[in-house]
Amino acid sequence: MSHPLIRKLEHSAALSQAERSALETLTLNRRSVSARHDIAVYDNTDRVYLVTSGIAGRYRTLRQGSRRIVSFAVPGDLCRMHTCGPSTRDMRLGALTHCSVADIPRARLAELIETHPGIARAMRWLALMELSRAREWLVNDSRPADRRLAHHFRELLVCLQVVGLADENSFELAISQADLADAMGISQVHINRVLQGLRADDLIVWSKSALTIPDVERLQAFAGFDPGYLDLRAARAA
Amino acid sequence: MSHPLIRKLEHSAALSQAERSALETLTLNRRSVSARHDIAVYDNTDRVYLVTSGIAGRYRTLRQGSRRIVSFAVPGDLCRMHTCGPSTRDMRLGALTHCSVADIPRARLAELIETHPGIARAMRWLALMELSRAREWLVNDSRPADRRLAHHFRELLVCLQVVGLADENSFELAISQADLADAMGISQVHINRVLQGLRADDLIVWSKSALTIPDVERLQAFAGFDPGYLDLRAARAA
DNA sequence: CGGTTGATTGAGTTCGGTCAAATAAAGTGG
DNA sequence: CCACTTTATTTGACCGAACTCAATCAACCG
Repeated sequence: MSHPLIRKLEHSAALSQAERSALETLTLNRRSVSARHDIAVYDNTDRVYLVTSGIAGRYRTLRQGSRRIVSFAVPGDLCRMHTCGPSTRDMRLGALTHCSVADIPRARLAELIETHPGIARAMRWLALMELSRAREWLVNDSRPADRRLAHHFRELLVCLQVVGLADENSFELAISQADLADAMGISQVHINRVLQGLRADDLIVWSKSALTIPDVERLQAFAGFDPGYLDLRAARAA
Repeated sequence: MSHPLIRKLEHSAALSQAERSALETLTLNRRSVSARHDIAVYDNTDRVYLVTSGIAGRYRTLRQGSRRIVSFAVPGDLCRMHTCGPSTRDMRLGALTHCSVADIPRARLAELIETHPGIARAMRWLALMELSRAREWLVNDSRPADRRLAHHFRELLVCLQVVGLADENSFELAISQADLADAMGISQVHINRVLQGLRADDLIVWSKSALTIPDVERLQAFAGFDPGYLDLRAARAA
């Protein structure tokens, strides 16, 4: 499988050979993080993180102890691009499954952006795409829980297809129901019931860490999902 | 008052004189949009929009007819930076109060980004800051309604202070309760009750289109608001 | 001064939350 | 390979925040 970040960036526009190999050098030093451990906490702002395998989650812990996951990070996703002031407790980044991560010095990335116009353009596109995605999650939050969950699954399908980690209608999803609940902003008890609902309607099959969507069209209609906001060729083709 | 976009961008890093004046030329052709009218709909992707006065909202309409506002656009905010595929019904942009807007050809902006490194850097920062903000809204969505509303008010205070449209503890807020409800993702009836609660606790005073926060510290604590995510000097100073 | 829009209140309902317990599954050490 | 612990999923009963429907009241406006 080719490099997931490059694969993803090339969905916006082609990169030169020099740009591709420059990006590849970023990810030489990999690190392994086991499930339920943080990849990054807030005090270290001089690096960004690239997930190269597994699924991670950007999250914040609320006062009462509950956790809200605001986005998933799948292979090819850069995290903590935004350097918030050092004083702040920023969002955290935690591994939901066992992950492999590359630590990238922020200065090194900045350098690539300065010297390679194609990378600069791709990073601009990436940030705006993530923004689009975050806003879609916001819209999603005002849908009923079953449609919301369906929407999340449908989005994950596209995002994993982009980096070659999903086939037509299924992908590996080794996270717990609790993680899913925190990403949807509902309780663990309730997500279980919602899952049962989707299973009963044959909208999804989820067993042995593999999620299958028997009829993608039907799930998509149910979820009110419009792939357009992702601005990916894979999505447009679909 | 100096140009709001420049004012905002300079919160990340200084711009050269050439860059400032290049940005100024972008906003020569203003347009007036009255409250409750769309500034942009989805089919026109060759321009971006700069709000120069008033408050607008980025929103999407759900199937059942309800509307979800995913962010406010205040003076100095650029909108529709992301060109989604032409096929998609993207987010819409509507004026909540009477607005003045500058239409900026996307190509013109791209040109500035190519030629002025400082503008390129500032735009990168801007996109990441908006992303940070969108994710903060997401976190906010899992708080109880009263805290959520308090958080929105606190955020608006900072964002308006940045462009010189708010003083220490108050600003003009001429939107309707219905708009606020759609931004918070709750019903019109409920926002009314929540507002009454905040008023009863002297956390806010909202009359004659002016919103005042008698005790900013107290509201902030109540909301669980941490200004750090905005990465603005104004916020850091506070 | 009627007419339209926005704010407020009341009553009843529902979706999703909490608490608590019961299974089921997955490790772990002997 | 089996007892034992831990973690994840599932179920039941009850509760509460927020929604809907519907009506009233207040403002604004030509």
